[in-house]
This record gives sequence, structure tokens and C-alpha cells, in this order.
Amino acid sequence: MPRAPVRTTDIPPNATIRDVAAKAGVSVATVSRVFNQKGPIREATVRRVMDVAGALQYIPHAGARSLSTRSTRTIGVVLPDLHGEFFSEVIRGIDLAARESGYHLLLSGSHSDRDEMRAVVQAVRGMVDGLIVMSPDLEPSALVGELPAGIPTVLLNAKVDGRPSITIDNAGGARDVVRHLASLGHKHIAFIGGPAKNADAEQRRRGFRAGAKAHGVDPVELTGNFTEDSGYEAGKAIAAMSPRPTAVFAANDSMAIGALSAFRDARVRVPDHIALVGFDDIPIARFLDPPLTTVKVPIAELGRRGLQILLSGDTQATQAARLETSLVVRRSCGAQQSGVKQGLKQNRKSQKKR
Amino acid sequence: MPRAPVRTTDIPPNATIRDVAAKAGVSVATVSRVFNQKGPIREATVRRVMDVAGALQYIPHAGARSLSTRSTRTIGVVLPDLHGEFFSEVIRGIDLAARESGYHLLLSGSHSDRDEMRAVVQAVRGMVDGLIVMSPDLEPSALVGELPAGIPTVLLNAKVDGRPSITIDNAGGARDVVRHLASLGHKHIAFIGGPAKNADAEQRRRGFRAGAKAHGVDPVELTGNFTEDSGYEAGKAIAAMSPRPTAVFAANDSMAIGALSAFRDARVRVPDHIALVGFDDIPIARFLDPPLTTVKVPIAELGRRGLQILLSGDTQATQAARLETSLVVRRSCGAQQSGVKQGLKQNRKSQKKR
DNA sequence: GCCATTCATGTAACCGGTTACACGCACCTC
DNA sequence: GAGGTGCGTGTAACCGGTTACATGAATGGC
Repeated sequence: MPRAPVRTTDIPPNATIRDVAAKAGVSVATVSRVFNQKGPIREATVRRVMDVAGALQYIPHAGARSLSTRSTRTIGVVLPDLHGEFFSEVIRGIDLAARESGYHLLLSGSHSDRDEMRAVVQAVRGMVDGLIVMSPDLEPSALVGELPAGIPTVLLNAKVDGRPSITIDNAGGARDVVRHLASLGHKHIAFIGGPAKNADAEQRRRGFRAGAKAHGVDPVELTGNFTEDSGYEAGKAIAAMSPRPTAVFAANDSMAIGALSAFRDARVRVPDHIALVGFDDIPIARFLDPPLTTVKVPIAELGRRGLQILLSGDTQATQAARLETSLVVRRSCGAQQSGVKQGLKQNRKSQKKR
Repeated sequence: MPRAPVRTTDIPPNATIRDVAAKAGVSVATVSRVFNQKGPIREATVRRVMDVAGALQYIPHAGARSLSTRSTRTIGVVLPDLHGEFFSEVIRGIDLAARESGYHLLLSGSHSDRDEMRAVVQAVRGMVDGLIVMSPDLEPSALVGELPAGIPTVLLNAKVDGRPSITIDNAGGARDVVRHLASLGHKHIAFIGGPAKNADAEQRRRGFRAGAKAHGVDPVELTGNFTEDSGYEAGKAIAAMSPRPTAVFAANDSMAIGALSAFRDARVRVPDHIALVGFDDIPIARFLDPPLTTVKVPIAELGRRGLQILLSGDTQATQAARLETSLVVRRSCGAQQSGVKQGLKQNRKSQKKR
């Protein structure tokens, strides 16, 4: 559990605002005004204070400041996990939006159960102005009880009464995939689902089923846990099926990557022998061989919008954005044959430079 | 007005320790003692205080607490970028170690220049107990001036006098790659380097040159910027060379992935026509086609060790760990032919379950 | 019965900032 | 000369906790 705190004994104590005030021969109020550029101050005073502050290496104490202003300019981000490109992108989206607005991020990953989550959510009271919580493994109804009432909170991918949220059209995206595969003539499609209690996984599964029903396809469902390894196992199982499905829809790209790897090992060629589609459109998807057809989820946008809602100050439940998904057709589904693809091209173009 | 802008005013102010004290009929000191389990308190008092705290939904204010205890139990993490799997892994390593020790993470990415970096590093004074800084694009000498004296700091991948650091044996890893390729008979090797001012890129380049010299190989150097796109461009250029190098060493896995994609588009087969090796061993490397031979860098360990040093309290410069790298031979270098590989197998086994 | 101890708790000074309000002064207007 | 108006600055209360020290009651030894 908690270890010895960081030892600060060998470090000279930092100068405080009172040190600066004393040495500059002014009051603390004046120093504060100089640093915050508030109220009228004589030019000479400003210079004197700044000189002394520089000499003393004075750096304002953000903790103390936030205590009296009641604003920390920090947002807490609580994620279930920090694994892989998906979360990395979410964080990046939030971070980008945060620095634009001059906010910091207090990050916390790996919250498997509600006790752990409550602990961290309570521990940050007074250190954050708001919270962005993504907890796909927790029942929304269970989630709501754990969130402190006094902290504005935005939920990602989960709807809870009284809290703003921002969700992804998982079911719609999944239906699009099935429709696309059906239009290519596939009648026998395997679905590699995510963890049973995961909300996103559940919605994608529902979308798959609805699509299968609507287009008269014969569905087979396997279950993974969103990791490459579980996708590999599922892929191995599918490769061994007889008759073998002609198409595979993985509930996220990581599992699609694992399945791709399994098919390669089993000498099942994608897309010639079997079509493969993922979900998320994580950055590497387009660099796979073959480039992965998948459902584009505006992942970074998810984070960005979450922060925006939080900073808008409207923490009423009225805010419930839903982000649309779009099918990105590359080569793994077999819809395109030549080397230079529309989907590939278009996507590469739209990629950010850095 | 149909919709009045909702401010935080509609959120009831949180209860303070004084509210609890008053309602429980005790002093604030007692409430504080109850919550921190310090000093002897009568059992009945504990219960009464806890009951009142529960009724009032009291949550201690971490900001106020840290002001008086002078300990925030938070570590600041400053990274140049939050892009891709490398940084994602670094963060994960730090986060895992942090939660074990009961610490939080204040994260900040995207620090291109020193002004931006100084700003953020100063802004967090009083909100963090220590800092983990990774700034490969900044001259170590320039870096040192920006770091506040009063905050314990650990540097990742950069050595600066007076600060503990933890580095990676980049040059050694690069030499290993060249030796391996040379042992496979390659005499004409292309190197896709990273950004000119990046410290890691520079060391890998030096290692490549040293290795080339030692093993009598004919080197060609191209330059990328660590992104897949730049790797793609470099790969395209290499594919068009005549005579074409027989092996390519990319200074990181992202660029290797881009090059792989370019070779595929140019109908240059890996490893049959050209061998390919990367650097970092990011999680997806083993799932590429062909699985990527690369240099394993203990990325998460980098973060973990950084935090450990910080928490050890020994912020003297004496701490200067160097993490070793190791070559992971998969199929992209052509050293192995069959489907089930030692490198692949062994690596899959060592992968964490979640 | 008196003093020393121990236990349980209260009082108030901090931590390092912000800011409402007060104050002194120069200048202006009648 | 009295009163008004800004300007520049200082005083002190406050943000919400922690904690050194004080206090008072109960206990025990003599």
C-alpha cells in the first residue's frame, strides 16, 4: 500500500509570496496583484516585485491558489484501463482540448471494480474541478451511486440519469458492418464479441444481431475480451470451423488484429478465404496487411467533447451527445481488389501530420 | 429565457470538516483524527462522527489537506507527445506503479518547445510532489535550466547533471540489430532515422553507424520523424532504390510499420525481398505480417522505474539507471522460416493477461 | 487526600495563496 | 477650504484541512 512519501528534506524550501512581499517592501496583496495582473499597480512596483521574485526563484503555489479561488484548473480522468491505442487516443483527445483551455489532467487507469473507483473518485475531491469517467464495465445504475454529487461529471459511453454523457452509436455501426458484408454476398458471419458486462461490447453485439436478422445472415457468436490475444484464440477457433464462416466481424480492432494473426498462422487468407472487419479504426488499422476494414469511431473526439461539456458549465443531464460512426472500407473485407484503394487513400489523406 | 445557463450554483456546496464537527458536537481536530485514524478516540465518538459525515456526504478536501501536510501524493508526468503505443506504455507503467503506492498522476503531453515546457512545469508547483520528465527533443543542457529546483525530478531518456535519470541502451540495441543482419549476410542496409534533434533517435543512429563500421556493411541513411507516415515515405524511397538495400532498419516500430505498408504497396516482399527490423517492440509488433523483428525496450518498466526512483526519495544524481534492450527475432528479418516461431512463442507467453 | 499519568478532546496557529474593504494621498471642482 | 474622485497599496479574513499544545477528567500510587 502507500509507501514512504517523497522526501523533501534535502531540497531548500521554496520562497512564498510573503518572502517576496517582505523583500520587495510591499504587502502580499500587491505581490498577488502583480502576478495576476489585477488592479492598478505602479509600473515601478511591478518591476521591483518581479525582480525580487526572480531573485528568490518564486513560483506561485498552485495548490494554495486553488484553495482560495476554488478552482484547480484540473480535470480528473478515470478510465478502466490504459491499455492499447484506444485509450491512448481518448487521453490524447482530452489532453489536446485541456491544454487549449489551460487545464491539466489528473489521470487514473485500471479501475476494475466499484470500490476502487469510488476510492479514486473521492480521493480527488479538491484536486479537480470536474471528472470525466469512462467505466464500460460497470452497470450505469451502479455507477451513479459512486459519483460524488458535488463534482461535475461527464460520462463517456454510459448514460446515467442526471449526468451529461457522450456516447457512441455502437449498434448503428455494427449494423452497417453486417449490411456491408451482406451486400458482398456473405451469408455466414462470425462475430467476436467483447466482455459480457461491457456496455460497448453489448451494444455492438445487439447491432450485429439486428443486422443479421435484417439481412438474413446466419450468425455465429464467439466471445473475447477486447485483447489481441483473445482475438487470436477466437480466430483460431473460427479457422477450424466447418463449414467455416465466410466473414468475421470483431467487436474491436485489437481482436481483429489477433484474428488476422491467427488466420495467417492457419493459412487462411484474408480477404480471399475469409473477410474480416473490425471496430474503432485505431490508428494502425490502415497499416495492417491487408488494411483493416473497420468502423471509424471518433475516439479523440470523444475525449475532446467530454472536456468541452465539462468546461461549458452545463452539467445538467440535458447534454447527451451521441457520436456517429462510419464504415471505413479497406481491403480486409474483400470489397476492393486493386492495390491502391479509395478507402486507404482517402484515409491516409485525412490523417493528421504529426 | 427558455434555457437559463446553469452554473455550478445548483450544486450544493460540499460539507466541510467544520460542518461535520458542528453537527457531531465535536471539534474539527477530532473529526480530522477520526478520518486519519490518529491518536486515541473513543469508539462512540468515532461512530458519531462517521455517521454525521455519511449523512452530510462529507468527503475530505484533498487540496486543503495537501496544503497543510505539504504532500499531494501526486506525481507530474511531462511527455513530449501522447501519440501511439510507446507513450501509452510509458504512462501505463507509471500509472501501475503509482497506484500501488497510492499516488496520482498529473499528465501533460505535447511539449514541443521549452517555453511551453517551463510553463507547465511551473504551473504544477504545489500540485505535485515530484516530476517525471521525458523530453527527447530538448538539449539536456537546455532542459536543466527549465526545471524548478524545488521539485524532485526524474528524467527519462536524458542525462542531466544533478538529476537522477533513467535511460535506454539505444546504441547497444542498434548495434545488435546490425550485427544480426550482418550475420544473416546483409551487406547493404538502409537506416530510417528519427528526428534530427531527438536524443533517442541520435543514439540509435550512432549505434547503427558503429555497427555498420564494425561489420563492414554499406549504410544508407534516410530520415523520418517516428511516425508511420514518415516510415511509409522512407519505405517508398527505399523500394525505388537501385541497387536496393537488402535490409532496412527503422529507428522505431511505428516507422517500420509504415515501411512495411510501403513495401506491400510496391510489391516488395518482407522478408523474402527485403529484411525489416524495428525498434521498441510495441505491443502490436508481434501481430504484424510478418511479425516484426525488433529491439525490445522495457517501455512500461521505464515508467515504473522512473516513479520508483522518485518515491525512493533519493533525488540526488547518484541514481542513473540504464535499461538494457534485447533483440527479439521474429519473421520480418528473414532469420526464421516456419510458422511457429521461437520469438513469437516466447513473447506471447510473457505477455500480461490483461 | 494529593500529585502524576493517561486518555479524550478542544483551541488556535499554521499551510500559501486571494480579495473585500479600508486607507492615505493627489488632484479637481465649486 | 470642503468635499468628491481615482489611484495605489495595506490589513486581515478566508479557503479547508492538520497538528502542537493546552485542558479537563478519570485513574492510580503513595
